[in-house]
Amino acid sequence: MAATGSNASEESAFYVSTPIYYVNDAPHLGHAYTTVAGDVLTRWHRQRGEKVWYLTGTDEHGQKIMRTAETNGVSPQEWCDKLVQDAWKPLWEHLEIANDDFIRTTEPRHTERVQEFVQDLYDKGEIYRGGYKGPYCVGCEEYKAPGDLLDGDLCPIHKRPVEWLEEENYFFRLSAYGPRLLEFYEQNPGFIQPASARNEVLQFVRQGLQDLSISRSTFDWGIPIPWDSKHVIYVWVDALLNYVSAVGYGSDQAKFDSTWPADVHLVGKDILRFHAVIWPAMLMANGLPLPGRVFANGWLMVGGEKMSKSNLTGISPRQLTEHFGVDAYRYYFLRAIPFGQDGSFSWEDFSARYTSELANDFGNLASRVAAMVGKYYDGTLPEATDAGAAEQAVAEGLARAVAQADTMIGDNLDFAGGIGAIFDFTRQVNGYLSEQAPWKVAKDESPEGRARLGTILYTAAESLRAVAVLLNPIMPGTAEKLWASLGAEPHLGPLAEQRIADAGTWGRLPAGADVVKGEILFPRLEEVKS
RNA sequence: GGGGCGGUAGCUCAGCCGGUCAGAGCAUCGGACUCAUAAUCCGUGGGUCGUGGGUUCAAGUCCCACCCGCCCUACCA
Repeated sequence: MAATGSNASEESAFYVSTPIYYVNDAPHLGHAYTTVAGDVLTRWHRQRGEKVWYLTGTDEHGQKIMRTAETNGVSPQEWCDKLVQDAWKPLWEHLEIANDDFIRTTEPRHTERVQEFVQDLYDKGEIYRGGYKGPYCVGCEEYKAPGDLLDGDLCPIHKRPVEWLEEENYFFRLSAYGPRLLEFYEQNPGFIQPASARNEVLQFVRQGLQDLSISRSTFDWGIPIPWDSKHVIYVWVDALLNYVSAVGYGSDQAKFDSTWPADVHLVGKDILRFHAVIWPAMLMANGLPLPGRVFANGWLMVGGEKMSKSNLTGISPRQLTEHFGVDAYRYYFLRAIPFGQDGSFSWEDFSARYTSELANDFGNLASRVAAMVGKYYDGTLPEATDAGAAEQAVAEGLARAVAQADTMIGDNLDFAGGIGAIFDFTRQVNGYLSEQAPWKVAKDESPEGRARLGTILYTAAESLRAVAVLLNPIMPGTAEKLWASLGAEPHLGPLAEQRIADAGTWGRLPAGADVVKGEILFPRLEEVKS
């Protein structure tokens, strides 16, 4: 984790959150998928020159964690501490996640704010004491909706009779917010994305909402209800509040004002409802601004089965990065799967894209350009003194790629489309080189020949300069290598300071730059293992 | 039970309001080239557009039924 955020200021930050992950177990591909997406999004906005805040963290309360800890013979806190330190934070560092903060729901800075928030709602009459009575399935450990039961009051999952239980709880008046939520969705059509997710939520809310039980008294691993410590706060109410507690709510008003509301909440589609219904209602109830949008990404499917809590048998992130490298890992899932949809992942597909797109199209392009500048100009970038229509076409292709990538990635969260636009451009440059055949022009030692050769190689190198900037949010390690290979830093400054808005401006890399053929960006993969 | 989504070339998928929509990328095969990571560039896709009906001058593109897969249907993160 690199603390890249600046201090709070008047400027409002582009604030992105991941879900806070439940630390019942080690992080898997699904967690990493969402976190990498958020990292690319926030790096992109930083590269635009915006102030950014990227938050991730862990959700550490709840019955399931309590039991897992018991099973392992440690306290819940010890269990969480160990996982966070040994598994979660190290993975994010490994994946080059540049989050600005990492919040844990067991930290006092969170628990105190949660208690205050809930107390506020209680004082306002948004929370009341009530009883809950309903059919409870012991196997599921949860109440079922009466309509879910099979004939004979059987649990639809366990096919066993349910028990009717009654429990005293505190309830949040969620039912009162249905109309206001619908009005909000109507006025903010982009609030829930993608559209399929929005439709599901709309239909759900239109059915009418029931009040939400926000306390539990059957276990104690949670934040106590301030006015009735026999109850702990329902984990989702606890968890959702991390998005405000982490940015100064109730503790640092200036920071809060310059950060909240969040611009994007990234969520898995399984937890969409909590973020698109309960969370906005909670904020409304306490008079706080609502987030800009909630974007639900899909499931990663491995061999047709979803990667999820119940199926952790899949491939671990580290297995993939060991074979393909961290940058290729960051690239692959965003490139191969339209963000927001479910997507199938396979080792074979990863290998195919690595070889075709990363190694052959892109890595090899960088390699051949650097090699030719070295071979024909001793590594000193020549001037482009004879640019014509072919060069113009390349410059235009770049401008188009920059514009498309910026809109798609930065605004639409269409990572696959934006990355595609960048790589289409690299293909264009490969084609340009084939047409111009600088290795043939090099045999022409006339002044005209030399002018053409220099122009061609400059055009290719300048194209790569822009590609390095565009790929920096996605593959920072690789982009840095390319930046170094082009000798750009002495003239243009650090890669991270290059602006997206300037990336498409032609001619930024000056002649005279020291181009060196660095290490291979994407070495050919070892024999396939499975 | 109710609601929604998907089933298009070997693979992953584009195809909005019906009429060059039968496509792209990868893979395959053929050719060119040699600067480069045996890379690149060009050419090459006769696939019942899930099945069966229907509407229409004309249907992946609309309607109906059916088959297959997936998702949602409130308090498990």
